[in-house]
This record gives sequence, structure tokens and C-alpha cells, in this order.
Amino acid sequence: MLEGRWKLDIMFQLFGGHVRRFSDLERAIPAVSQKMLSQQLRQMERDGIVRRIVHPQVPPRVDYELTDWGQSLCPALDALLGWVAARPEAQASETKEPG
Amino acid sequence: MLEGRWKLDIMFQLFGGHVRRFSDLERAIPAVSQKMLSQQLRQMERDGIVRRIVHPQVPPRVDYELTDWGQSLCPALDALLGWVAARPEAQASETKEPG
DNA sequence: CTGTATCCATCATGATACTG
DNA sequence: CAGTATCATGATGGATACAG
Repeated sequence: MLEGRWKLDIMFQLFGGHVRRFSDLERAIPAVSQKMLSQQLRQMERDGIVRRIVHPQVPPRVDYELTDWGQSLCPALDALLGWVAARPEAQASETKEPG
Repeated sequence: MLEGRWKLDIMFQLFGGHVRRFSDLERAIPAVSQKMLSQQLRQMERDGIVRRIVHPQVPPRVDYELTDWGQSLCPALDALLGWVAARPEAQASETKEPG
């Protein structure tokens, strides 16, 4: 229950202390729907991974950023990415190069 | 497409160079169905994470073990586990203690 | 024992419309 | 802009039966 295909995309947008508005994330992750973006952000907020900052103004503005704990996922994620990059098949065809 | 709730459970059974039979894994992961166990093992084999060893005998016997690449996931997974264990809420209530 | 095939229930997600 | 509500759909996984 409660999956999350988009959480990783969201985190990548937020890593490095970046602050992004809802519409920023929408544009940066074109394949995600408003519903999913909103839902995953709420879950991540509940899980203490992202912080939601509402600016009381009109039109409304909401910023999202990683919490310290969320930021601290970076090394583990890098380790994972390194593992993926080190897979045996990577020797032969990691990128599709012309020719 | 092609999710995997059980791959982690399978890997934990196989880490440390352990060799397990299909029925071993079934018993070790009670909540998994034959269908899922078989399917996830096939995917992991295709992905180069596990090696499938068929013993030509009757009754049939099939062993599974991690490939070197599969084993090499261990450090990254530990990093992830460490991150989970380090979450802020862990301070207050990591386990449900009576009273 | 070690699977595969089939049917079925559930859930995650997308599309769309609507709101403040 | 930043969402929420609702409906429709396909993926995902469980149960069961069957097979070598």
C-alpha cells in the first residue's frame, strides 16, 4: 500500500538544498500528474523527508525542500547509483553511442 | 511495470554467500506466494543479481545464490538501513514496548 | 519438489473537473 | 498557483489448479 514511483525524482530535484515550488516540480518532472505529485509530497512530508513551506500570499506559493534527514539520504543513494553503474553489463553498452 | 516487493527479502536470505533452495526461500519468506517467488527470482536472474542452479535429479532441486554483483549490493543496502535507523522519530519510539 | 497458467480482487495511477 | 475529488483503468499480486 502507498507506493511511490516519483519520490526519487522529487528527491533528485531537492538534493543540494534546492528549494522548489510545486509548479517547479511539475515542470521538472513532466510525466507526473498533479495528483501524484501532491500525494507523494504529502507522504514524504509525513515521513519527515521533505518540509512544506506555505507563503501566505495570493496567488498561493508553496516551497518544498528536503529536511536534514532527507538530505542525509544522499550518500546511501549515491552508493546505490554506484552499484547500478558497476553492473557487469555496463562494460558492454552503458550508453547508446552512434557507431 | 515489473515491481518487486520481495526482492529485498530474497536478497537478505542470500547475503553472505548463502545457497538456498526454492522451498527454503518459501519457508523463510512465509508471506510470499509461489508465483511471486518464482517471478522475482526470474527477474533477479535476468538482471544478473542471482544465479539459478538446477540439479538434474528427481525430485527436482534448484539452488539460488547471489552473483558477485548481487553480493556487492550489501554495502549500499547497509547504508540505506543505517539511514532508516537514523531517522529522527527513532529517538522516541523505535520499538513498541509494553508500558 | 519446482514450477507455470488462469482467474480474480485490490491498489496505484492517470485524466478530468472543480476550488480557494 | 496549488491543490482536492471523482471516476476509469491497468498493473500487481493472491489463490487455486495443473504439470514435469
